[in-house]
Amino acid sequence: MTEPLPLPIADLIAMLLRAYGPQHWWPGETRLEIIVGAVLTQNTNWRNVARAIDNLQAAGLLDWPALLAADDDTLRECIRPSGFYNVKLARLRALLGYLAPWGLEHLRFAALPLDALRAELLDVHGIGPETADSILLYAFGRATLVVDAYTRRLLVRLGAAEAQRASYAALRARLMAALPPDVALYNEAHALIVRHAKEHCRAKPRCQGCPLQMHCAYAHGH
DNA sequence: GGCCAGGACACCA
DNA sequence: TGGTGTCATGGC
Repeated sequence: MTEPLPLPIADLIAMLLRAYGPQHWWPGETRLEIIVGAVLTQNTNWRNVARAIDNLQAAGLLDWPALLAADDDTLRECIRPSGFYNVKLARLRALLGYLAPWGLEHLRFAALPLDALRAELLDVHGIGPETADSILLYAFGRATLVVDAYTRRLLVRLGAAEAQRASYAALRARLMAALPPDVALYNEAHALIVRHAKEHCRAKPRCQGCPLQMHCAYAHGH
């Protein structure tokens, strides 16, 4: 992914920060909720994920021992609104199984080198790069960047058409090379991209009031 | 009523 | 490596 952008990525993030302000974005109230949400949101509208999270909360399952002890039928019914509930149940089980020997608060998750911990997560069935990076950044506070559909869409809008097909690894490497490895910055950067893309880079974009309009290839195309 | 939404994996060439 | 089918719900 070397296609030039109309402005450096660091400047892009700075522009979004000026336009929207700090997001203090955290896709969940607790570490466990963030981890569960990261799996449930795979290719799924967050609104549906929120319904599933609410169900888990109401069932008392956003609790580490309770979640580990929950039976399949109960879990399946709770996460049903998030779709793909059979595969997500299996993926959630696999992830919990990986975390269970240590527990969520173990120092290991802060001490292990990022690449080593990331590799472990990627070895868990159903945990791909985006889910792994979401968990690392938002649940464990590790300095890794999340690349998602919003990120790709924004880069395409800015003229980097190949971002649509570029590999996850290539996009992540490019973004991380452009931004210093700071957890708070990476957290804000992805939050701002999501905020911006949701408001302006949908399938039918809303270009009115878009803070990046002057740099947007799509805006100039219509 | 069709399209879309914050992926990952199996399978194939 | 890269393309395709599969998994499923709910809002617009």
